[in-house]
Parts: sequence; C-alpha cells; structure tokens
Amino acid sequence: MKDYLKSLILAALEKAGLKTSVEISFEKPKIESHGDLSTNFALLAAKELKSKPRDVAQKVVDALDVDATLIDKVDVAGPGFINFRFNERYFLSFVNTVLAAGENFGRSNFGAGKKTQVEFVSANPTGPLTVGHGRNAVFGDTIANVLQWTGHDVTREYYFNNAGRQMRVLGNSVKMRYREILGEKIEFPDDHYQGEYIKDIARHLLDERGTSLAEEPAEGAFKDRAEREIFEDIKGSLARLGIKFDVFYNENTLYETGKIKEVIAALESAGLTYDKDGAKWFKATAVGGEQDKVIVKSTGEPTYRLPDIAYHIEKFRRGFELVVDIFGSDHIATYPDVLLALRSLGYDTERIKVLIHQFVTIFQNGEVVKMSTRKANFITLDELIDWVGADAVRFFFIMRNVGTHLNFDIDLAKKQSEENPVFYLQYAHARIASIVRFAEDEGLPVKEITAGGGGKFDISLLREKEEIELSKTLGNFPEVVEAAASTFEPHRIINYLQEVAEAFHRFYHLQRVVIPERELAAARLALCIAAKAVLANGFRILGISAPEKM
RNA sequence: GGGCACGUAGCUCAAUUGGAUAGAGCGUUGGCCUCCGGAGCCAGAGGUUGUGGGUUCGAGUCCCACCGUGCCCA
Repeated sequence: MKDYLKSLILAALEKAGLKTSVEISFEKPKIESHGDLSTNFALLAAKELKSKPRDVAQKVVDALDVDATLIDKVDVAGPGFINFRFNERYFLSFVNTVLAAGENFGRSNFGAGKKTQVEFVSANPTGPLTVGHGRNAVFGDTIANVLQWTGHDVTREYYFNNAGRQMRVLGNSVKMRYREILGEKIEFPDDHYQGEYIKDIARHLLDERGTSLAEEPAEGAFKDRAEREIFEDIKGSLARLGIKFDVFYNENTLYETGKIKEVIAALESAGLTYDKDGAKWFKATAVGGEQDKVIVKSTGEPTYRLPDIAYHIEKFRRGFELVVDIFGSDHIATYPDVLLALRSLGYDTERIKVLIHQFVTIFQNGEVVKMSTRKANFITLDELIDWVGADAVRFFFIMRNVGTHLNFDIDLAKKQSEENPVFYLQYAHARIASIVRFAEDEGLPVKEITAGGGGKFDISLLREKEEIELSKTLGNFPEVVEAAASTFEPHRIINYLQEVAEAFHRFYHLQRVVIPERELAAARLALCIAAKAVLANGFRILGISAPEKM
C-alpha cells in the first residue's frame, strides 16, 4: 500500500512540475479522523520548494490520480499533512489474506535468510537461575523467535565458563558441606556459596559415592558434580519456559584451541599492545578509546576482555552475519572495549547488536529484595514459575521495554495471577475457540474456512464498524512483527495483540456471530477464525500458550 | 569522583524512532448478562511527561545543565 501511494505521489509531483529530494514516507496517524495513512513530506519539502507546506500539499493532491476502489478520500490537514482514507473493502480483504496464510500469517522474508546468532543467558553454572536471569532468558528467546519469523536463520547460543576462581569456590563449597554432613565442625566462609542447593549436591554425592571423598580435591569430584547438577537445573528451568539452546559454548574451548593466543598475537602485530607493570595492555586510546585496558594481568591470567574478543572473532569465523548479544546492565561498561578491539582488528562491528536490559528489582512484603547468588539471598526463576506460571513469567518479562528498570512485586504477581494482563489476551483466544465450536455444532463450514476460505463466505457482507475495525487491525500483524525485529523490541507484539483482543471483544459484544442468516454468520465466523489465527501466531512468537478453553 | 542507562496518571508500563488532541492495565466512580464464555463491554475521574534552558513548522522523543534512581569502573 505504501509503495502504491508513493508511486502515486511521485507521479503527481511530476505532473505538478515540482521537484524534491525529500524521501516520501508514511505513518499511521494516532487519531482516527486523520485517516489511515499520512505523509508529512510536504512539510519537509516546503523549504526546498520555497513555498508553504499546505500549498505544496494541495498542489500534489490536486494532481493525484487515485484508485477509487482502494482509496476513499485524500485531503490536506493541519500544517500540511496529506491524509489518505482507505476503502472498507481494502480492510476486509485482510480476512482472506489471514485465512490463506494461516499459521504462517505474519512471517516475512525481511531477514532474507541472514545467518544470525542470538547469545543469551550465558550464566556460569554456579547456582540456579534467578529472576534476573529470567528477564534475559525470556527476552533473548523471544528476540530469537521474532527473528525467525522474519526470515533469519537463527542459532540460540549459551556461553559459559566452567573454569576459574568462581568454580573453584563452588567446588570447595560443596566439599565443605560434604564434610560437615560427615560430622566435621566447619566454619563456612562468607565468600563461599551459601545456598541450600550446595548442601543438596553434597548429600547426593554422599548417597552415591559414600564417605570416600573426604580427601578428594575440591576441584575434582566436587566441582564436577556441582557443575553437572547445576547445569541440569538451569536447563530444566529454561525448559519450563520453553527455551532450548542450539549450542552451549564453553569458554575453555577458546584456550584449548589457541584462540586466545591468536588474539594477543593479532593485537601485538597491529601494534596495539604494550607491557607495563608486568601486565599486557591493549592500547585502546590509539583507536579512539577513553583509556588503555589490561588484557593480561601480571599473574599471567587474561582479563575477561580477551576471551570475549576471541569469542566474537569465532562468531564471525563461524559465518554469522548478524550477532545479537543480550546482557544485563552489569555488562554495560565491558562491551565497548570488546567492540573497539574487534574494530581495530578489522572486523565489521556493525553486525553486532548489543542489547542491554536493565535489572529486575524484586519487591516482597513491600521491601526490595537484594539479590546475590553467593549469599543465596535470591528468588529463583523456578520459584517464580511455580508462583505465577510460565505464561505469566514470559509475558511479564516481555511486556515492557527492556531499557526500563522493572519492578516485580512478588506478592502482587501471586495475588493477581487470576487477573493478570496475559489472561486478557488468552481469554480472547479461548472465547473465539468457544464460538467456533458452537458454530460447528450449528453446521457452519468451520473446517473449510479454517483451511483457507474456499469460497464459503462473502466478506463484503460485513458492514459494521466493529467488523471493519477488527479486520483492519488483523492486517497490521506482519508489519508489527517486522518492526519488532528491526528494533529488537518484542514488547511491540504484546501491545499489538492487546489491540486485537480489544477489537475482538468490542465486536463480540455488539455483533452476534452465530445467527439464522447463514451467509452473514459465515462471514462473521471467518472474521473470528482470522482473529484467532493472528492471536495464536502472536502467542507462538511470545512463547505463551493459546488455550482453547480456560 | 568518572562512565552508561532510566525518570510519563496513585501503582506497573505504552506512545508507529521528530508529528496533529500523551494512551493501556491494575486501582477508583457509575452503568451493562432472556442471547455464541461477564476472566468481558461502555462511560467518568485521574497529567505542567523530574526541573530549567536550547535546536525547528512541530519535542515525552534530539542537544546542554541540574535533581533523583539503578548498574559498572576506580
């Protein structure tokens, strides 16, 4: 439609003898009386054409040659907007489009098969996933879904590190609990992992291996067992939310295959390193950075930057054309160095999209719960799912823009689980399902319409305002999905589905579907089935269920 | 102290990337079930978009300063 209007306007400009370099774009006006699509190009071109915006707009409109079967009205409004109002038939045609595409309505080839990696969660296996990880997990998975729907070839990847100090402390924590169970009096250190899950792991070891491990090194059986068990736990939590990864990438690989050394060598040969105070530095200031950064400490241990750089080089080497990294705001300061190093080594960092989400603040009993994995003072993702259900967890985390600080009131979430916003959408779906069942009992051609229409209804019988509004809303779905993909903002889909549900409920209250007039009933049924399909497709992207009954 | 984000209705958040009269849910006030699901619908109240400047036809959105919150670094 936009392309069509653009060609109309270009033709009109030529006819009117006007020339402008302004790009013609359209948007949907917020206010209904302003039409269905609007362009502001006359406002932008006025200066160049040395005349008033309204005059430019009027000249173009006068020269416009519109197709009356598509467009009802064109007018100049406000400071110089040109507003187009479409024909009702155009809006109603969406019902056929939706039914024909069915489960695929909303998919597009926007991504053109681009090989894409979404890296998210990436929590080290030191403890169960917390509510904070939940936001990352749900957001990442939904981004991946949206990108798949828009034609990207997506790999979901989880990056983890099972070496290093954190993991040594983890192994030792388990060992101390193990010995404690054996009757030894243990002074458990403050900087060790305090959680109850550590004791569970120790008990499991005791059950399976007996008391023989008391003299084993913490980094052996204890660490291994802890890592394995915690990873299983993490995967289980993710599975409850419907999240599955294609690749788990171990940081160790980067050391074992010499990738870390290669990065150092590459930076050295680019003249971007120097030694100072026994450490090796990256000369970030030479390539536009604020200050130089240590990449290898005086102890010989690399800082986090080095493996991060190596990992991203690997991502490029593996052929990803788009790399999406999803981090919490605690990583906000670290990625610019990594991007800078990559750029200075000749990699195209435009392909890397770093998405930062703000933290989740948990309220319980009206107070902020400070969370720390080590102190075990946290609410796990599993607990949250137990309380409010997987659908509500996913919905809550996607509902709001990730840039905002998110307050999650546990008591409220529990209490409101019956009147949660997610139910409003699911209710609309279940309600349509119920109507469809009823219509089938009444002998209406449900199967044929669901299968794509098959000439079983005449959409032009729909004349009511609510019917046209609903159909119009349904037609917007593909561009909403595309917008969610191009901005990496899946919450747009929720806002949109809210509109669909609203439009449906309003239609439902004013127009009865299953009525004696079979022809009109069939047309309304088609509208309902199309609405159900759009809701279901939206739910699939969001990863929430589409209930037939509630 | 420095860096990065965020401040919108009582609360949780939107706002088509600079557009016309800032919108939803929860809560609140008042209506609506002889009929396909009332977990719904309709109407009302609720705002100086943290504050003050600037950019332009036009600012919640962009720039600067300040205040507040969060995260990171020292």
